[in-house]
Amino acid sequence: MNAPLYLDVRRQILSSITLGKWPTGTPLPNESELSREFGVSVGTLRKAVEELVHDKILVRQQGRGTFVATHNVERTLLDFFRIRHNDGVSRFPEIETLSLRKISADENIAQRLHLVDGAKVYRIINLLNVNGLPAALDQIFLPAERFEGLNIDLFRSRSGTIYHLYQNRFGVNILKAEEQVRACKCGAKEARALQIPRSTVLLEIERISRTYYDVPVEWRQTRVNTLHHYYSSELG
Amino acid sequence: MNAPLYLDVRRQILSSITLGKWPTGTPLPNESELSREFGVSVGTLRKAVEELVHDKILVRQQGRGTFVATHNVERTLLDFFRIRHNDGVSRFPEIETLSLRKISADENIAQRLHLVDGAKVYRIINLLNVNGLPAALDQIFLPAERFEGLNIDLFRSRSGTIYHLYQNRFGVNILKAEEQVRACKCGAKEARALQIPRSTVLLEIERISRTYYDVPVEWRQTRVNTLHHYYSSELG
DNA sequence: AAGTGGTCTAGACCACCAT
DNA sequence: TGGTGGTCTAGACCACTTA
Repeated sequence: MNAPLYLDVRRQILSSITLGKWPTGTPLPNESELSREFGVSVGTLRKAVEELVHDKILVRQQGRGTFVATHNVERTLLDFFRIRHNDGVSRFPEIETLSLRKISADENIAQRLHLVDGAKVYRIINLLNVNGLPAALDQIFLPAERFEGLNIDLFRSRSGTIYHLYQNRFGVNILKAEEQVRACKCGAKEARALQIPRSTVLLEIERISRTYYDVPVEWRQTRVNTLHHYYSSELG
Repeated sequence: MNAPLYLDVRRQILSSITLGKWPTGTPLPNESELSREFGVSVGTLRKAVEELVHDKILVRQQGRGTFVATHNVERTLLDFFRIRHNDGVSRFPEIETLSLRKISADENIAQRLHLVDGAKVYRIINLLNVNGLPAALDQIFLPAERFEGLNIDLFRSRSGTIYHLYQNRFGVNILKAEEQVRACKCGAKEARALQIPRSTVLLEIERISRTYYDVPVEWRQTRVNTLHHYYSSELG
């Protein structure tokens, strides 16, 4: 017995989730039932669930049950939105979608999204306003095969966050992402959209977002005016 | 019984550590002994220790024991160094200390370090080379009261990382930090030190580092040339 | 009141490390 | 070989939510 039992249980639960046995937001069977199902003690089942909770794949609520995690405003603001106003307060941006088109991926995008060269991708351009001021310009690339049928109206009329839309309409659950941050100069497009002079210095953020098993499903490039905002990061 | 027992045990262990009962790097008594000491079961003791391990305050090693965590190159590189070469590889920077002086804190620094206005602070300026190329210029501010006796030779002749020096010579254990990242223009000093034209666009990183109980003990400002490097961040 | 997750216990056994 | 942390079990009881 080399591999711990709870890791095997964890793997089985994760597999059931990705296979759609329990859609996002639905409760799992209770702990004693699950432990019976897997033939392990409740303690071992709990250890497996604890790991999945830590990975934000499950959410436990005392007295209610254990649920497959869903994206919502709080989660996005807390985990996936790193731009803060200089006053330190984190506010949700107002997202204005400027365009949405289906195009062929260039080499760069195809590589990042693990697609074949020339595969179709959706390209969405958004303007982000924070406190009513244009703060960032945002380009999102999504593999067309996973997001078939996406259109600008769907994007604009979504009820929750962008990641909530991915989850609800396309079954794509974003679990984590990596970002690369660099300084860059302001192009003509950014100057116009963000209403700033060309001489302004911007922050460029490139993000790769991943779903289960670390599969990349979104690539973003965001350019931020850091005069009134900053990019926040926690270490340790 | 409102507060869980294991949180109380955790608090007591943390308190013992901060009071110096077990210096950094030394092993704690074994689990059954500790559980007897606190009058709880081994399971409860383990839950308390698990939390402290998660917070990187303790380190467990199967078969050896449980130790108060120490700073080393791996930890610094993994948790406290976010600058990567464009090839994605994380390399440890070569740190060249340009100056170290004791000065009076201005309002800004005093506020960030929770000091009274005009308190003495050490100001250290470093040039960071990655792959033999100047990549960043770094200003560190430390409260003099905690780092009494610091001098440039001590700083230059340290055997490990900067945080290792804090820990070993001054008993200051850095546990976490927050960073604010902005884009900025290149000043004359940066241009000279980093051997770049004034027109280069830089990344400015401000860091507040904290020890036990979230007390701030270091403030840094780093300016990075992001032509060959980027700032990396993980979300989720 | 019934059902859920959360805490705590006591003990058996395993895997790893030092000597 | 003896000591350490790691896994796993079975069960009692607590705290919270819902109806």
